Amino acid sequence: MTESTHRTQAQRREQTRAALLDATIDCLVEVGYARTSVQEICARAGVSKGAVQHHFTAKAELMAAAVEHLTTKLRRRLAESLDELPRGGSGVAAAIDLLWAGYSGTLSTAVTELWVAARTDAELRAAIRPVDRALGRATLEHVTQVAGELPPERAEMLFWLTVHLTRGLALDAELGGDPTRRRRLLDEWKRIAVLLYADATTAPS
Amino acid sequence: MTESTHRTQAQRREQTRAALLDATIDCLVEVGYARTSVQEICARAGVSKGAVQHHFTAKAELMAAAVEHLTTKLRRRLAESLDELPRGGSGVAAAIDLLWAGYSGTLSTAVTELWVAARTDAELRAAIRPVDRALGRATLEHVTQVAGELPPERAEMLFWLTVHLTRGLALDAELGGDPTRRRRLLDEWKRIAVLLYADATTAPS
DNA sequence: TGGAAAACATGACGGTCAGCATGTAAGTTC
DNA sequence: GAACTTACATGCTGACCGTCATGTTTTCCA
Repeated sequence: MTESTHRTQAQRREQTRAALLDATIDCLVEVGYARTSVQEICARAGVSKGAVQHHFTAKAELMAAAVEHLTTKLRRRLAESLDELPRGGSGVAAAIDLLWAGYSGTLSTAVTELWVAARTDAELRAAIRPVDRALGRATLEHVTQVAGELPPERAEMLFWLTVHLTRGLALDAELGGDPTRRRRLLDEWKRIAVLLYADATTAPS
Repeated sequence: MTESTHRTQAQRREQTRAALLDATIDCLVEVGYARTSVQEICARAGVSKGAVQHHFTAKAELMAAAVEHLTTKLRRRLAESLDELPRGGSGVAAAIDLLWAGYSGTLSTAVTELWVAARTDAELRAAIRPVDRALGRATLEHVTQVAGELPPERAEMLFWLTVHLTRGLALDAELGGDPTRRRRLLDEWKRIAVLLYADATTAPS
């Protein structure tokens, strides 16, 4: 018999908290925000409603915590990948692929659910905005390091254009748009970006 | 006293139907899909729950009808604006502005709500997909007419890139992102598009 | 002009939700 | 090891939801 049943309070707290947040994200991805109920989350996390009551005073607070949990994961994943990228033109294309991978996965799906919900929920919006801005800024920082020679201003433009394009494409993917077309569009955008990159580095205005 | 109280059956039917659909869209925009209830819609439309029951057998059917109502409006608006556009490079920039206007307004907000909801609602998704595809194709048709000299394939690329970028920007707007930055990004994209347009028309591969 | 039919209103029903009160078990502190 | 605190479970409650059965008004038509 191991004494594996013994956990310190902090461990217990952290474990069920993480279980709840992960379950929340799963719910958002699988059934959507509108049908994500506390009961459903509890069932998936394997805890009772009393537990979530103990950790989060209201449902909105749980959602807010889920957002942070989510963006933390996304940030870490993007940061790791971006840091081992080659510099220069080929790096630009690779960076775009990475941004697409980051913004088209399940994590981003959950974020989109929360975003849209936050539009009409002031409390949720207040919770989301800062972490989202932090995610954007942190990612931008890594990206500008990759595109070293490019003027920061132009690198930022390229970055944000890519992010917004990617999010639009992710939305299309969620609705079941044509994957081949998305692939072609992304390739085309990479071509354009590399072209612009070359222009900006060889003939700076 | 006018006899304005007299309405033919068809008129009555059409009026309350339109009132319900408009109220549905208002609800989607103002309170979001998750909190859009039949009661709320009825209250805004000034009818009873029995009325919606009479016109639509289930809530999903009402939503589906709202989608069609919505895209019909969007299509008409975009088609009208696009037809009176100048041809050539300046037309490209103007077309991008129009697409942005179309996809950033309240109509598009409602569509986004439904889209995201449809991701986890097969019935709703089945209702949305065809009308959305029709909207895309119809708009594309108008756009390709504007960019006459451009090879259709490249015009299509530019169109879809613009649409997806615009939708990403619209999402950012919904979350309260910086409007100035969006403006700058859109201007930058217009510059790029005009540049690409010029390249493609002067030196076709 | 009166009856049929369509359009709409009213009220009720089963179900689910979030939040809370209250109870119990596990860990901590002395 | 006993008092105490934290972590979690259970059961309830009032509110709201979508749907339906049934009643009322308006239009139509012969």
